[in-house]
Formats: sequence, structure tokens, C-alpha cells
Amino acid sequence: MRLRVDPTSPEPIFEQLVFRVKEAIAQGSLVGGDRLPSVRELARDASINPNTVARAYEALEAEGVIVRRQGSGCFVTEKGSSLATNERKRRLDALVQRLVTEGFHLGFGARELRDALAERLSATPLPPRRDS
Amino acid sequence: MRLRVDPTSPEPIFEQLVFRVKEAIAQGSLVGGDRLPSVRELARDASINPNTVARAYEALEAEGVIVRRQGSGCFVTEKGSSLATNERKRRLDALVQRLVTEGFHLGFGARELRDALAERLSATPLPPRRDS
DNA sequence: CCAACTGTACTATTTGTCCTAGTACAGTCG
DNA sequence: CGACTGTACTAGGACAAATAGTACAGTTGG
Repeated sequence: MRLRVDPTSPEPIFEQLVFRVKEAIAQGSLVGGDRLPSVRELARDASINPNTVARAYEALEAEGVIVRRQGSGCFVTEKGSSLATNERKRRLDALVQRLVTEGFHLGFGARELRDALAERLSATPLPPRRDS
Repeated sequence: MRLRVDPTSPEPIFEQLVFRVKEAIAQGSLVGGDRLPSVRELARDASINPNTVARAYEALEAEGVIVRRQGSGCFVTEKGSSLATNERKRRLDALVQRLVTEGFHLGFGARELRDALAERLSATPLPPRRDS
């Protein structure tokens, strides 16, 4: 479990960690029940402060992505999002709008956006969902 | 030209403004040559500080989205992104990865992601591109 | 020409976040 | 017991965001 971080990025380190973990789960390299590196171990490996890692794990637990067990470790959750359907839809729309708007200003058209998404999805298929 | 802003959001106000303008352009409600509200006018309408608006306009100019003309106003640019092809591709991939990862954790699968994007693109088609 | 508008550039202050550092406590497991 | 887990503080430095106020410079239209 190797997690890299860019200390020069404007994106906060703890947020980078949060996304990396979610990314690993979305790619299937982490599955429900898997244990994350300990706060101190990950901090040492990435040369950051243990508090920063703890902050990331705290955020991940707040999102329902992991559970933290004192004395035992942090483990990937089995369940899916616990948000209301409207809220989930709203957030998805915001993500799509982000992609479309920024993609357009990068000079990409509708077809290229669709292709990029399709390519990404076929390159690393999403793990099967265990819906509640 | 009505631009709303959420002062309670964790996203900086000036970044919200930047995105709103880019969004309006990507939707065709702003086109090349159009004039944006003045710094002071927009600040008054949105109940924010003129410096915050100036900051947003500065960022938009740095991205090549608008030009600022002293005494005259700010105008939407005609040209597209001036980034290298590799960089454009890298940013698009990052955007797509964001959508896929966050979308997965919201409980959406590959088909739903593709459908959401397709729906968004057909609902408000991208304006024609004036490539350089 | 002049008045009223534009953007631009400062300085100063307040507020909040990020990150580091250090210490300590509490639960778990072999 | 001992070595590991997460958790919870405090403190401080660095930085970003936003506000407030003032001033200057270019443009426009009456």
C-alpha cells in the first residue's frame, strides 16, 4: 500500500490522501475489510505529520468510506453512500458540470469528453457495487 | 448577467466567480466579445468586496478566458486554451478520474456516469469552438 | 473638457485553514 | 506485559481569503 503525496501542490495534503484512498477503492485495489496503513506508518512513509494522516482518516470516516478502530486500525467499509437520492444526484450533476465546463475551456468537445470517460471506464472497470 | 455566490461554501468566493463565468461561456450564455459586469457593480450585486471580484477577473485573465481593459471593462476572449497538448490531456484525465472516483463513492456505476454526461451534453450543447 | 465610469495597486486587518511538533491517553492484540 | 493501534489535546508558524479604505490611471460619452 504505497500512497504518494505532493507537498508542493496547492491541494491540502490530507485531501490528497483522502482522494488517493477513494481512488484505490474505486479501482478495486482496496476492497471492503482491507486495512489501511497505520497513522504513524503512513506518516513515516510519506514524510508527513501523523496528525495530517489522522485528519485524512477522520474525513474518510465522516464520509463513511472507512471505519477507525482504536488499537486495531482503519478498515475499508462495505456499504455504499448513505446520502439521500436527491443529494446524490445533485452531487453527480455538479461533478459532470465541472467536467463539461473545464473540459470545454481546455478545448475539448462533446465527443472527446464522452470518449475520455469511456476510455477511463474500460481501462479500469469499476468494482461491483454491494448496495444496501 | 446575474452571478450568485455562496458565502458559506468552503470554496473561495473568487473561485466560485471564476467557475460561474466559465460555466456561462461553456453554456453559450456568454460569447466572445461580451462584456462582464464591472468590478464595483458585481461586488455590489453579490454583496462582496470589489477586491474579491478583481481577484476573480485577474485569475480569468491569467487563464486566457477574458481580457481586462482599464477604463473600459472586462471582455470574453475568442481564443481557446493555449496549453500544450500533453498538459491539456493530463488535466482532462484528472477531471475524468475525479468524476469516476467520486461518482463511484456516490453509488453510481459506469452506465449511470455515461448517461449523466450524455444527458448534460444534450441538455445544453457546447458552443462551437473557434480554434486558433 | 469634464465628469463618471472603468480597471489597478497598494496597505492594513481579520479570520480561518493547513501543517508541524510534542505530549498524553485509551483501546487492542499477541 | 509490551508494542502496537487510534484519539485528543496544546502551541505555533505559514499562508490564503476576504474585508476595508485610499489612491491612481485609462476610457467613454455628454
